[in-house]
Amino acid sequence: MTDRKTARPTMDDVADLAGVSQMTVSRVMSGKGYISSEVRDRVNVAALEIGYVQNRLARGLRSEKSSLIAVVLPTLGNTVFTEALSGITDALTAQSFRPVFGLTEYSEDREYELVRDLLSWRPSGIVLAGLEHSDQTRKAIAASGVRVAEIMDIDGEPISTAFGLSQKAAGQVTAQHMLDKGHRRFIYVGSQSGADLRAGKRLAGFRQTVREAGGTMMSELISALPSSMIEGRRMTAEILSGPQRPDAIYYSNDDLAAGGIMHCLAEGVSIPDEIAMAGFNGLPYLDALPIQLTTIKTPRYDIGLKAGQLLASQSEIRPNAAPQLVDLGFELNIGQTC
Amino acid sequence: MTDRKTARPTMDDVADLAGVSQMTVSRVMSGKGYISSEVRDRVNVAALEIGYVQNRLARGLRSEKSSLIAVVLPTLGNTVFTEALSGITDALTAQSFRPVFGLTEYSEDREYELVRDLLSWRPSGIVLAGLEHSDQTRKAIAASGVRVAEIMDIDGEPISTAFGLSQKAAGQVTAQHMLDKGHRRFIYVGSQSGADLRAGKRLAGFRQTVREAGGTMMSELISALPSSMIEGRRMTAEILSGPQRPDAIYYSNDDLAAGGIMHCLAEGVSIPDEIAMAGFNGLPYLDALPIQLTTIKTPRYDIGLKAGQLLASQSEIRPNAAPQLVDLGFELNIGQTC
DNA sequence: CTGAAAGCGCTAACAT
DNA sequence: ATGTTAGCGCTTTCAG
Repeated sequence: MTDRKTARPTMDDVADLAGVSQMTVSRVMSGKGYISSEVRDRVNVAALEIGYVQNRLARGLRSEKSSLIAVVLPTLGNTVFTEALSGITDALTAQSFRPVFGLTEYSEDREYELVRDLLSWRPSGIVLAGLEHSDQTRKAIAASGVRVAEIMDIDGEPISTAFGLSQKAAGQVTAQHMLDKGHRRFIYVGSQSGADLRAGKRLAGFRQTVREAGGTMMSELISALPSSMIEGRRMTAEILSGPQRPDAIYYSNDDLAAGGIMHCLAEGVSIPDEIAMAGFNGLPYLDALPIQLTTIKTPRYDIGLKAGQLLASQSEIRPNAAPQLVDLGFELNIGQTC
Repeated sequence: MTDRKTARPTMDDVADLAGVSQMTVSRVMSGKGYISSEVRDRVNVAALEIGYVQNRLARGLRSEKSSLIAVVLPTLGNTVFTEALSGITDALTAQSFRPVFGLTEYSEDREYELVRDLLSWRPSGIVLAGLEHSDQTRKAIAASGVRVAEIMDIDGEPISTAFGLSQKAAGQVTAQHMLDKGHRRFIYVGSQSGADLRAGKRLAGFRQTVREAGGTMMSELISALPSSMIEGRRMTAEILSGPQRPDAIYYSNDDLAAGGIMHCLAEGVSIPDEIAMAGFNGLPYLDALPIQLTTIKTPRYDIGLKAGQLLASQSEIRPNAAPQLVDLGFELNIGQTC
């Protein structure tokens, strides 16, 4: 039996030791079906004794479903996604599902490749970021029959269930607040060459509200680099040294905005008198800054948690319920920057 | 064949359509063995036409090895681990391996449970954080025969191969630099109730160097909370309002130290005259702060990348090479805080 | 409550 | 260069 080092114990080995059939071991391990407690104990003892570890590949193959959940995110370089992933992981772990994942770097093509590849693990669910996916991706997912949860955004048509917030509304609320504070001339600062579609929706909402109120979008600066504090600082410096200063800067997220605050702190630029600012996300570290950023607080962890809970729930493929948008909302956190 | 919606196409279906045997399809898909390019094309066309997706559960079961790599990390709440995970993911993706992961929240017991559970996926490798693991964990790993890469730390005995840096040396180098700058009275600020063992090793190195030079560790404050900028700010405020100010504060990481900088910026405390500081990690955002933090720059992404590359490498279980510590080094980044 | 038989989809090991 | 056979370890299905 213990041939070489390869021979990992199987249910047959446990069964032999416990003096029962292999099927009984299977029932004990999976907790399904009725087993006398006497037999159950004997099996558990035997399993422990020989160090039995179940083989989920075999289980998944036979039962045509694995307890793996595929998770496809743009990047781990943005706290937003790591927090969402924490929520997903916590929800899954509670049901002994495990996340298998991949990163798209905001590319739809990479997303498709990853989805295809991850589907080969026959996951019982898949988490995608956002609502925009290529037709190929949609087709592959539909053909596989996996359950899907889309996260972060609810402005659009979900494949099945989406958990998030209205990015457009967030942009509108931010703009309205800035307008209420008397600001009229704005510059937008973004990153990632605009590949972040959620940021684009926020900008659209912001722009619309500003224009409707008779304000001006002086310009929209979008860096090619990923968003970061240092890039925000650099772009802010550029704007403030330009010929025409805006009243306020709308940053596509908190990291960029925090960079703006840092620039002003370093150069002695007064906020919000000389320049007002707003960000997006409500990251925890903002509370530690000397100046409180006005931003939109988003329920990232909760979004991940809810998505994970849905996919890990025992319920069968829900009786093809209609696509659903779950709005987890957001909150305007008014700080000192506008 | 297309019975109901359940019937996902198999290699047999592709084989029928392409007019070859199922084994030939297998060879085309896995790229192993010689296949005439004419047949290869026919198979690929057929696969595409019926939307074939390979079943890696079956492949893994049969070949007794899955192209999954288990990754067990303490938390995603610390940039250090998300960057390492990015490196791991990038390395794995390049070889079409996928990470399956779990979070321990710095608990050895949870680590054991996760390792046991992840082993049931028959991963071909496993990544663990640090060198300290319970005996149970070590036994389970040894019994499974899985390849192991430990990351971040190299002060201790690795199970197999560890990629990281000497945490103790990092503490010593930091202490030496601060001593050279004339500081003598220190307070240490840590978090997580000391559950982060790497931080403990840095502190040990720091403390030793300080004492040998005749300096004083006035106290060691360790918060129960996870490390964060806000907690660093709070603790710094507490220290500076105390009866006896130290010359300098040694923070267990950059987030805490950045909080210290924020406090001083907000309260007008002069750095390093009134209080000197040093951190650890060299996180990217530090460059954006108005005051440059003196810290130790660590190769987190690279550590993850190297670990991923080792585990995803095609090489067979290396001829039981002796355990190995791979020192990826660190760099003292001298800023303006000491 | 427990067992026996069958087979999930693939690849290893031989054939040819 | 391609085909045949067997079986990985488990769960489904059907008996009892």
